[in-house]
Amino acid sequence: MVRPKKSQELPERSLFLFKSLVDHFINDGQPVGSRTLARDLGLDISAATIRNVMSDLEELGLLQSPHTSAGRIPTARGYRLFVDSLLRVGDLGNDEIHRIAEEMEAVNNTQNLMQRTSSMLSDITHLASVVMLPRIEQSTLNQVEFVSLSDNRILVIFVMSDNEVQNRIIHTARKYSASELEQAANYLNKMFTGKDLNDIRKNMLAELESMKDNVNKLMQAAIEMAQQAIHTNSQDGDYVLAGETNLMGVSGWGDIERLKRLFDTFNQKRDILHLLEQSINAKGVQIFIGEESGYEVLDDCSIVTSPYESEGQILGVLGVIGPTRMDYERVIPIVDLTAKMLGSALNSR
Amino acid sequence: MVRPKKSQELPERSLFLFKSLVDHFINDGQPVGSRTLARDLGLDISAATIRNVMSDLEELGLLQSPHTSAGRIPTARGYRLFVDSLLRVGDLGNDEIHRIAEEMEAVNNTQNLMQRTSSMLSDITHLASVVMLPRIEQSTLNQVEFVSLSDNRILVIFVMSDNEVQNRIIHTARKYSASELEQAANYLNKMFTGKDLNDIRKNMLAELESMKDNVNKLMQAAIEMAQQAIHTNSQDGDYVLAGETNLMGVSGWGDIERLKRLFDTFNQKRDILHLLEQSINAKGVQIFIGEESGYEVLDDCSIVTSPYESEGQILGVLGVIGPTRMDYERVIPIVDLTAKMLGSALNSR
DNA sequence: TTTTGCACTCTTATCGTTAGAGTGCTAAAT
DNA sequence: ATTTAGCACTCTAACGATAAGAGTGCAAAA
Repeated sequence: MVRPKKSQELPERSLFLFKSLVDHFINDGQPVGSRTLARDLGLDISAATIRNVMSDLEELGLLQSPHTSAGRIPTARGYRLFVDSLLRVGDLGNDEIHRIAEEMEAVNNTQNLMQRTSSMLSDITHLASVVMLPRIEQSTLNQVEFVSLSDNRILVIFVMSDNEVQNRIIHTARKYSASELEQAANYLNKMFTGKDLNDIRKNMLAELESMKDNVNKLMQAAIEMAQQAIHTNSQDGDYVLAGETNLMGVSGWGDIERLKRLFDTFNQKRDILHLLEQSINAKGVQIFIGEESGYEVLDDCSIVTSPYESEGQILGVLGVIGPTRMDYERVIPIVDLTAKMLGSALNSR
Repeated sequence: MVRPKKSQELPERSLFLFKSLVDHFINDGQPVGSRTLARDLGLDISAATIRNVMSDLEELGLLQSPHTSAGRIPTARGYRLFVDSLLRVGDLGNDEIHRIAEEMEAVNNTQNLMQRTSSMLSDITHLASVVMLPRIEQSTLNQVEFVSLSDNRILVIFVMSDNEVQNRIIHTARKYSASELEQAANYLNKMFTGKDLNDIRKNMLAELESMKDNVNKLMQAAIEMAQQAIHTNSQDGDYVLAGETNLMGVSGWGDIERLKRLFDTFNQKRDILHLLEQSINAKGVQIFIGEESGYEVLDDCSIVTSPYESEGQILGVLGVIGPTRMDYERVIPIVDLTAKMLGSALNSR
């Protein structure tokens, strides 16, 4: 047996066997032993030889066996090697491409589009899927409008560059006339159109400061209004989830208590969100395998993510969550493509 | 043994024993046998006597035993009797009342309020909870506004009587001037303010018909716009769900496949919605026990619902879903109260 | 270096066996 | 006429033993 001292250089054959084993395990979820592998491979290689190789691989931390007389299964490190160097991600079939494209057409508002994307993603991968809502900070303000309602209430409307509409009713101390409101709106439009919400938030404070004493009360009120409206509308850091139930009844996952904890994690959103945010600056598809995520509940899970962008701006991240033993070869290109198509769907609206 | 021929008149003692048994079973989920009951009751009654009574109750279809040598558990009919005639629903503790009230305060928009209500309901009952969104048909139109955007796009805004704001961007064939839009808005306001969306929908068609040839093109466009806006905005027939995970790990519910089907039912919403709609005209709390719901997935579940109303108008339904073996005595008043408080929270906004 | 042969380990399924819980029935007691 | 005690009977859950099957690791042969 060749046992390289330190370097990761593994003999060709070992790698091949390793890949075969992982493939096999991904297919039927059973630990795979030397005999099975020898038989299924149809090569002129005996079970004993495979045993030797496996033994080496185990020593390297790529394989492990649940117990003495079971076959072996990949460790997280094993999957990592598999994903990084052994996988040849194919192209998608035309069917799937079309399906994705079709599903995204004819959806009017953003929230809906995200929902649909997520459902579709979980449907075709048979995994759970998450789609982060686009960070609205990234979209810019197109137009502000004030609509006067009864009883000193004013409806503040922000139309954003991506056609999202944010609105909020605020109560004011006194009644404002239509022309006053128009003036205020004009002012704000001149001031802030084309800026993103972060800028606006910052600038507004400064603006408020500078006009403290000398200028028009109305403008001040207008800015306060707008700020109030922005403040309570930041839907940032949220995601839609779909297909959780696909994770139920995953074999080897019998423990209900564990599953409950996983679902609770989904609902609390915090941890998942944190994980998604980590991949927001990745070039493309990113993968967290098992313990790599750093969250104990996700120890048996892998997460495959990809950021999506529109007009060069990264808007968010989407991905799927499933058992470490998932069909990476199929899932990776699907996530990749979906992200791209979501980006362009956002473009053309 | 007194065995009444046809009437449901059961001897006092049998009823008492029955109630005790149900109480006992609700507490620890184990089938309860004659010996246990005799012991725990501390009455001067022998196990054998209890056996006789139980035997009668079983014949009446109120009890059943999972197998020969287990104790007995209530049937759906048994629970029904229990709930209808045996239960003394107490008042809530002040703690819980306060908790509910507190949670509902300081929530600005309706969607949020529903979400919070649902979470809270599931938290304090430890069950899954659903809150139907208020039927917007019930709320009336307060004001219509058109805001002109760039590129022949117009933002249509409906402000409803409950301060909900509906909006939608529509594309028009030609550009309309600000004054044209104002005219159109005025017209619609005069026409439809104070009507609910159903009325509006109906009247609009008639209106459209009658002005076919003679009148102003703009009005026609305006109505079309408004109609389009209404049409795609009917969020009717939706609900928020919370605490599903509370149903995981309910004892005696081991089967994951079943659980998956239940969760899928939640996500599809259709069946649950149908069920909720059935109780929308009930006076108060309504209960579906086991098979009574008519849905096979819900065979082991009970649903406790109550409609909520504001200003005399029934707006929707909320409720909890849990195992048939739930603590009705506690859950019923909670659901009842929550519905009432949601109603008044909607009032004061 | 690879293969064969073999002893060994561990899991899983199956089968009896047993203890415990609970019932139903009959006969005695109230 | 009810209620109770006694008892035989049934069924489940738990335990242990056994056997089959899968897989390993090692030593010696190829």
